[in-house]
Amino acid sequence: MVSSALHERVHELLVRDHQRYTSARRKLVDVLGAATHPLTIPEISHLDRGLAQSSTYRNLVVLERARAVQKVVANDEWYRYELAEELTDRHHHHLICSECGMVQDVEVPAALEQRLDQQLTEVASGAGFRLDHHRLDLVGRCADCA
Amino acid sequence: MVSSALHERVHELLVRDHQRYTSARRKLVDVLGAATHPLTIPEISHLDRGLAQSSTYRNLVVLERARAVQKVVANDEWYRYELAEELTDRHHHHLICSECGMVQDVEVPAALEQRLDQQLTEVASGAGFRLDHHRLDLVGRCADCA
DNA sequence: ATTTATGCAAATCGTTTGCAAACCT
DNA sequence: AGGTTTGCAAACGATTTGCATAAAT
Repeated sequence: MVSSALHERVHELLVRDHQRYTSARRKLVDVLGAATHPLTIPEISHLDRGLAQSSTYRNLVVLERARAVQKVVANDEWYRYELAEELTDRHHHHLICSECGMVQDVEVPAALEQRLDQQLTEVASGAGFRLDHHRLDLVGRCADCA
Repeated sequence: MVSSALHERVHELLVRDHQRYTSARRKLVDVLGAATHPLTIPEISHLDRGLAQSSTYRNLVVLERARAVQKVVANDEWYRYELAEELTDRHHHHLICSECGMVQDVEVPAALEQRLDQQLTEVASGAGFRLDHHRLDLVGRCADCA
């Protein structure tokens, strides 16, 4: 399900950050790598009952600091987590249902991305910012809620 | 500081929602209307000491349901609130400093907005979504933190 | 062997809620 | 009067943390 190349890559990132790649962290990466949308902690716990919540919280912090995982904010009461784009090589954004809170990965045309990157960098530097990345969420009603 | 036309407009929205425009809600609109970036509850309390936190939380829910206020998620531990764009007529996005959490309103070129609206609507419907609006955040380092 | 991670239970803290008094209309 | 809002204090719940044990190197 999750390639060993991915585990290699995460391992590298953790080592670079003087962190260990323990079995709990590996399982966390397995769960996140199999998902098609960012997961909440309850979802993670449900998908792998062996993961203690407190350790999951702690490990997500570690993985985030090592840039293996990204925290995502949608609309509901939980944060969500996904593998970093550098690991998946799939630049994407999120479609969020404002009714049921459902979150789905989505990609937008490459030409649009390119133009966004370029123009937003300009806008940011005009305000004295060094742009790191952009977050683009599409908010609406999913097929079930419309 | 805050035009009475704005209060008129908010009043309308509340009446339409069978809600009263009380003095606490009016003061809340005053504070939000004077801000140049979305405010956290602590910021609001600090800007108007007369506002009890619990009532502020409750009133923000009321104002949000009436579409007078929008909840904004940045990076830090508090939600942020701003007047709805329909009231300010100033479509904008947010520049977020990933270091200090500072949030600043920013506008992007109209041509880009237009292209975004059009293409994102297409992308969304391709996924069975009815797009309501998009959220675009620029994440980077502010002048002080860079 | 020594350092780091784990899991449980307890603490934290932003947010929500119950309730009696104040407010509106 | 009749219903709504307010402010205080208590409750809630997602996240964090202390600590003794287990795992990793």
